Amino acid sequence: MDSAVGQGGRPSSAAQGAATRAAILEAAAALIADLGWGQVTTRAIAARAGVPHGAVNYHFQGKDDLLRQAAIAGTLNALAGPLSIARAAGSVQEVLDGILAWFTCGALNDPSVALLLETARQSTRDPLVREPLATKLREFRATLTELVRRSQERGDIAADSSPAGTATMVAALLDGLMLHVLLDPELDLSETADTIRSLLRGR
Amino acid sequence: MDSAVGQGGRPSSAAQGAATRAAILEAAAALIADLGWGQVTTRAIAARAGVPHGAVNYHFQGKDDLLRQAAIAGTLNALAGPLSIARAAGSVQEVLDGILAWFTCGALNDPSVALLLETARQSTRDPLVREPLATKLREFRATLTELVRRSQERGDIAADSSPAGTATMVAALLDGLMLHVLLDPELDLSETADTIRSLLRGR
DNA sequence: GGTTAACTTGGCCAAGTGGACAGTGCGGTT
DNA sequence: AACCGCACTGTCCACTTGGCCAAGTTAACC
Repeated sequence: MDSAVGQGGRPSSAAQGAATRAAILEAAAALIADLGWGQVTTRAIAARAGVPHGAVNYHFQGKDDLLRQAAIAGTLNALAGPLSIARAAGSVQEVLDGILAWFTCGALNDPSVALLLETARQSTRDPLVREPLATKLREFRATLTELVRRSQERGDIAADSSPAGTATMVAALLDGLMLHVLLDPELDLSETADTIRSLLRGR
Repeated sequence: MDSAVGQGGRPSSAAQGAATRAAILEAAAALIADLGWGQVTTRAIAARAGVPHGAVNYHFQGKDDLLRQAAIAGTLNALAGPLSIARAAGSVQEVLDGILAWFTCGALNDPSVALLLETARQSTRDPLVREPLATKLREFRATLTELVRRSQERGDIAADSSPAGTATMVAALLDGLMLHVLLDPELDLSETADTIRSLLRGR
């Protein structure tokens, strides 16, 4: 709104709009995580984004539209991390260790987790929110399934269960642990992690 | 508020208060599950409970107080079901089967699940909500731990993992599956259930 | 220079929202 | 019968909220 304008003579006006839009989206996602979906107000979003409250209704069709876009973008972005971990991993154990480490390294305080939960909750009411989220989760499970298959072939984990079933179990397990740690931050996951590793290994 | 009064001459005034109070609490819990914590209004609660909206402020100290009480009571009540399943069960497998059956039997549409999620989310902001919930969850894990220990002694499940770690894993797994089915109602749990049973059995 | 279109800004409004409160009715007590 | 106190009941109020809009600003285009 000040220094970045008029330098190269490029797209001051048009690009400024995109920047404002992005700032509003980011602020909205942060507020959903902070306050909960229903407590977010357009004025609070504007304040957090550092724009006047009229700007919100200029760039978006309404509060619902804005919250939907912000939640979906933020959640997909948050899920991209674990997904890339799963893609890069060579074994199921690596995924488990990676994500468990992420949990104990302060992911609890990460607003991504809160946003994920809020979006999940909202997705039961709004199909427009649920659809992209469910698609991403299926993608995650598919990646995990392929990983399980490879790990089974290599003998890393027990081969007597279906890869898809095992992948769903692992994904649910990780999310469930996230939920439990959120409710009870003092919960120690080390024993549980050992148990999971041991069980997957097939004793 | 009409026919029930003045019949036997018993508890008209005092008991009527308790009934109204209970109706408000129940309506509040239902609305939290339906609309989400932040979207609930005292007027909507009063309408659902069939009382004038002034009654809400008469019986409770304020909206926060009411929502807290309603959410805690409703959630503890919802958790009592699974807990009694776990108490009555003779083995870990029984708990798994019982709760998985409960999932596929329409627990997804059960407002209890929605209320549980809303309360869990709120508990990250309000310690007064988190405390009783965390206590109940610890109780659930403790019951499960004892069950795991007994199942291990009997040889029903692999005995090479700590009972506490296994119990936490099972609890998280169930909650995680609940979350995934909520997001993707078409998700088939049968393969996953087989996988879990197989893994727990120690192959 | 003038025009246009995208963007910004702050004021405004109707529709709630939570809470307060002055009454009202009625059972129980004396 | 007179009284008391509890459980309401409906109204009122200060305030917030989402959304609209009429100006203002800026940069690109003719």
